[in-house]
Amino acid sequence: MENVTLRMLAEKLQLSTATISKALNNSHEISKETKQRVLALATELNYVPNPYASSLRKKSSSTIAVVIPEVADSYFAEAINGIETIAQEKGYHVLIYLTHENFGKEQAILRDFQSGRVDGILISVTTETAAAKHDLEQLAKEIPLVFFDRVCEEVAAAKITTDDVESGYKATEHLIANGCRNIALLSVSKNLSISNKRMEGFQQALAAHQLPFSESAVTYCSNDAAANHALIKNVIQLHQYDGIVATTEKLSTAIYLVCEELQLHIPNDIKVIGFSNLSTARFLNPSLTTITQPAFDMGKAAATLLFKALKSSGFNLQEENLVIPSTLMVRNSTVGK
Amino acid sequence: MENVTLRMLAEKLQLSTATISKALNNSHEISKETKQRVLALATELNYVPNPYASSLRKKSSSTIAVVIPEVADSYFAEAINGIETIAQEKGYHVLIYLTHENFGKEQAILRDFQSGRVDGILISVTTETAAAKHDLEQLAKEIPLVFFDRVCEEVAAAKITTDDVESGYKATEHLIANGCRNIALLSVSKNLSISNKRMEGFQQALAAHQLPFSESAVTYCSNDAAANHALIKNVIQLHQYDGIVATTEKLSTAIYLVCEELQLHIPNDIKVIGFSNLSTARFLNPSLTTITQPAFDMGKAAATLLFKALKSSGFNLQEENLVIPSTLMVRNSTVGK
DNA sequence: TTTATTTACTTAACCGATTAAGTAAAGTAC
DNA sequence: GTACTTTACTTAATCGGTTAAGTAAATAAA
Repeated sequence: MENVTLRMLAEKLQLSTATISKALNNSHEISKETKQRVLALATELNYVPNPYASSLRKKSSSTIAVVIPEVADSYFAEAINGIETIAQEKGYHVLIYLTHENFGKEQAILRDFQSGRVDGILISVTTETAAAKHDLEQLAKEIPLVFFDRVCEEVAAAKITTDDVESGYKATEHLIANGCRNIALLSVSKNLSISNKRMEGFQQALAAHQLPFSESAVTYCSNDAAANHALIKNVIQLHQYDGIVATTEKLSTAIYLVCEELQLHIPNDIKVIGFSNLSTARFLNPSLTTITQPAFDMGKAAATLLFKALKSSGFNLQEENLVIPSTLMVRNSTVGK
Repeated sequence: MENVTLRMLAEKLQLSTATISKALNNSHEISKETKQRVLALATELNYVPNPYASSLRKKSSSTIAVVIPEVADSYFAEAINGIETIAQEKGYHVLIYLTHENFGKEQAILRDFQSGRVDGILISVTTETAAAKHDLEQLAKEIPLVFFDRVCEEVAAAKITTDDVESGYKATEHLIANGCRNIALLSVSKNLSISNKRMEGFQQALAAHQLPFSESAVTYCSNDAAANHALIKNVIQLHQYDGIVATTEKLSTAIYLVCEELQLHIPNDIKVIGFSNLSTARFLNPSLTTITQPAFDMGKAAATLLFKALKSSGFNLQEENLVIPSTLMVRNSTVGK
């Protein structure tokens, strides 16, 4: 069976394709009766318009792109949920692209967007993206773009973040309040504003409580689990930390593993707090105190903002900057002695 | 700045658009010198072809669709990773659609695929999809389609699954081997082959060990966490189960919660094994014995199979049926007394 | 009654690529 | 030297919608 096209409907009804198109788009130029006849035949023949024909002509695709480092992290899984929920509501399609923390891949993906493949972009950048500031700046001028979570500070575009400085502060202060005096921070990248902000909060909290800050307290981890494991093990063995702030989900559990190996008891020997969206945090052994980001809501907010820009052309996306606070969930990995 | 098109390149080089198109597609009809000139100008002007124009003409989009219930489950998160990795390798784009376990949404999404929006489909069906057998059958005839994980048994299409019967058997037998005699099964849907198979394995294992099977041992949970919680609590209170098999990830942690509330000790009072891909299973309290599905590999396999079909038209996808075994990971939630 | 406006269409151009078919010039065969 | 290929292009049709511009008939306004 051939694909049903406008032309076929037009021929069967002895009308022009223009009439059919307008009828299906509920144009006021078409009479009620004709609309009904067209609609009836369309449903009967199960007509589904070719999206590429209309995208080509209309120069818009009802498609948005979500560019993220990976979905392994539960943060991004939830964010996708939020994004897709809104997109489906608005009748948009969602293309997903994983950069695998690879800057080159990200570049290639973004370059493709010059083609008009998508009407808008939601992006959480790579750890190495600093270098692409200019490209992103340019892209944001051409296509509505919203950063979420991992933003590029320097680029003028909409941003949805959580209160990273405050969260870093809260996490650190919480450890201090629970008796820690020698606290380490596990970070991921010097190029990531999100990392730097969390570290900023970390430093501020130390300062506020007259605790010294030394560069050696900060460990930069990578995307390589094995390497991170070795790194963390080394750091913990070398210094006598009594508290650790893990700025990503995966690093939190990496710490658990290392402590198990080193026979360090959490929280007695060392207290652990992690930035994490794990729904299982409360079931861990010991249950993990977390800074939980509003992943789903951030995804929803990012998508909502993007669609606002897509629907109303006058909307200035650049100015938007929404901060949704994270929550400190106190559990057993930081309390007790 | 206007978008760069073939026509613009053609005018600048005093050539026809046909020549430009062929040059960029490395056609043998075009001389080396011309190709170089074209390529040089294309890169200079940062030409990116309009995908919709070429999709329209070629009747193929280099795009595949992934249709899944949700990404919240870590199984699907990993599967997406696997799929996207392969897709990117092959130069394909990935559209993602969440059905939110809603059959109507799934129907609408699948209907849209009649339009030629995607060249191929990877799908893990809703719990209610049984009704759509016919539609799926039809769709599979028109567009290469691969089921993964949650397949529709009756539909003739490629399927990537894990060994669900065996896994159900293994899980149950493991509980029996550890002393359980009164075992419950938490399932999700009577319509889902994956559920039924796991239950089949459950029954087989009971029978093999001369344990009685009663319908009341099986509880069908829904997608509603609160309802599930009440249901599970009720079931556990009512019967004196000494072991539970949770056929999904979320149900596993739901059990932990219920046991906490009922002050039941895992594994002493009740042993728990769950179908789960949680990377944190080993850190739970107690660490969770799991049947771990090869999510990433299943995603990769599904995508690989799909692309095989897309590249070589002679390939008969219907016949393909790949089973990748799951692994039993014994941990503390099932051992000890 | 004549003119203006509205209604309900049609015609044809267009979006930007791909490709079948055609062609002029150069190269090769005999 | 004529016929046949090959090379390197061009022309024009095409994919399937959308939309600006045009038109004939019906209706409203004067």
